[in-house]
Amino acid sequence: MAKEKLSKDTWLAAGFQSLADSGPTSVQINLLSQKLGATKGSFYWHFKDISEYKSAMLELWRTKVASDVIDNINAQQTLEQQLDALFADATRPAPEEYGGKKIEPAMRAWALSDQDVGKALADLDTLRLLFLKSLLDGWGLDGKVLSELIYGAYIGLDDLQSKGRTNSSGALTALKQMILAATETK
Amino acid sequence: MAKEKLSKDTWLAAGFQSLADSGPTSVQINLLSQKLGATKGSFYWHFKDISEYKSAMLELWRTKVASDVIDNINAQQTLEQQLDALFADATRPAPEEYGGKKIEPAMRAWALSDQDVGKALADLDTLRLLFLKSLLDGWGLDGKVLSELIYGAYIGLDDLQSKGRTNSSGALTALKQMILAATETK
DNA sequence: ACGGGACCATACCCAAGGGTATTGACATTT
DNA sequence: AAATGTCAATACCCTTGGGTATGGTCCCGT
Repeated sequence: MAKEKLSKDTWLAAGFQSLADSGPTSVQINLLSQKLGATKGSFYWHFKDISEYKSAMLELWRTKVASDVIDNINAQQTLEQQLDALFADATRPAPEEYGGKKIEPAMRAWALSDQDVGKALADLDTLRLLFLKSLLDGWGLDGKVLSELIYGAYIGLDDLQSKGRTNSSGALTALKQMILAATETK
Repeated sequence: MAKEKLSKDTWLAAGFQSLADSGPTSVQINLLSQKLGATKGSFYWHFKDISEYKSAMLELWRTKVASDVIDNINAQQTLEQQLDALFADATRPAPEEYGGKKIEPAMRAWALSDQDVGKALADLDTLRLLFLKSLLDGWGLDGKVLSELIYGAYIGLDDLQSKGRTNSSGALTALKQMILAATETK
C-alpha cells in the first residue's frame, strides 16, 4: 500500500475486502488500519464512528454495486440477452474501487447480524424477485416459480463461486438453455 | 424455559437457534445463558471454553444435521425420487433438539469468519457436488454442469427460505421437471 | 514566513465478552 | 449422617476492540 493520503473510499474498499475475505466480524478499525498501514487516527478523521462507517459501506453497496442488475437487464432486448446480463452479474466481482471481490455472499452473511443490512437485503431481494417475475411473465412463462428458481440459483452459485467451489458459468448457461427451451414448448 | 438441569445438548440447541436467528456473532456465553435462564457457571461446567463449545456445534452439525442428505438420496430408486429427497432436505428445518431452524445458511455465513467451519463446509460441498455429479452421470445427464446448478439452487433457495422470502418448494419442483425433461430428450 | 486546515500518530479511557475461582444447593452413595 | 459428586450462582479478572483527546506534520493561500 502506498504512503499517500487515504480517502474515504480507500477505507471503504479495505472494508469490503475484509468483509468478503473473513466476514462481517473482520471489519474492525484496528485491522483495517494496519491493512492500510495507518492508525485509528486516520479512520476517525474520515468517519465519525464505526456505525457511520458501516452505514457508508451499506449505502455504497446498495447504490453502486448491487443496483446495476436491473438496469443491465432492461438494456437488453431478447430473453436470452436478458438472462445473460443477469447471470454475468452473478459471475462478475465487485470493481476494484470497492474491494475487487464478490461481496454479495458476505452481505447475505452480514444481514444475519445487522438489522440495517438485513432490511436493505430484504428490499433488494423482493425488488429483484418482483422484477424477474414480471420479466418472465412478459415472456409467457411462469414468473412466480421461475423467478424464485433463477434467483435462488443466482444466489447459491454466487456463494459457491465466492468460496472457490466452482466457476458457475456452465451451470448458468445450462439453466438458461432450460428456460429458453420452456418458451418454445409454449 | 423450564427450571430443570441443563444438558450439553440443551446448550448446543440454544446455540444453533441463536446462530440461525442472528448469525455467528450472537452465539456468546452471556446471551445463551440468559436465553436459558442460567448463568455462565452452568456453561463452564458443561464446556471447557467457548472454542470447545463451537467445536461441539460444528461436530454435531456435521454428523447429525448435515450428513443425512446423501443417505436419504441413496435410499431412493428413481431419479425423481432422488431429486425429491434432495429437495426435501433443502426445505426441512433442523430437528427441534438442534434448534429447530434452518441453520445451513448461517453455517455458510459462519464459514467466512471461522477456519474450522470453513474447512468442514468445503469438505461437505465437494462431497455433495461429487456425489450429485456421479448420480446425474449415472442417469445419462451432464453431471458436472447439472450438479453445480442443482446444488447452487439448493443453497440459494435455502437462503431465501431462511430469510422468509419464499417457500422455495415450487421452484424446486420446477427444476425437477426440467431435469426430468432433459432425460427424455436423450 | 506564518497561520490555518487537512490528515494522521500516539496515548489514553471505557464497555463488552471470555475466562476463573469460590461457594452453595441438591442428590447419591457408603 | 457424612461424604462425595453433579450442577449452577456469584464475584471477580483480563483481553479485545470501540472511542476520545491531544498533538504532530504537511500543504496551501495570503
